Amino acid sequence: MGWADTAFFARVYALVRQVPAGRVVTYGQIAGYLGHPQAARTVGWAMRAAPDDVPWQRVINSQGRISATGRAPDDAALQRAMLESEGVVFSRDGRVDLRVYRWEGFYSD
DNA sequence: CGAATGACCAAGC
DNA sequence: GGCTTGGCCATTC
Repeated sequence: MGWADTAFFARVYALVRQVPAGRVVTYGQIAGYLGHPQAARTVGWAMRAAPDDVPWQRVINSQGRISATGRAPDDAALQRAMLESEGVVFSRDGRVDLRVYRWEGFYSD
């Protein structure tokens, strides 16, 4: 497979794999941890081509919402369903409380 | 190699 | 709180 073979994408995937079920992280959070706080868009690009062993559903935007820009509605709905099945609770307006579910285990703690 | 493309984000209204 | 704007960056064409 030609896609997802780059070093940057590989690092993104390595981090996402560390996120446990029932927790979430943001695109910007991952970008920042990789040393490029403003490469969040690239992280989104990586998620678009994520291999099957990457829990891409646990990556959401900084507002705690499922990103749906230029994406099939079904895909976004699936992401929410997968998270809910892991125990993540969405508010009435479809948002996740990052103060509760954000995972920061990468940083020593 | 220059230009276009996003599953983004922070700041400003 | 929501909507708009400008900027960022790796990947693609």
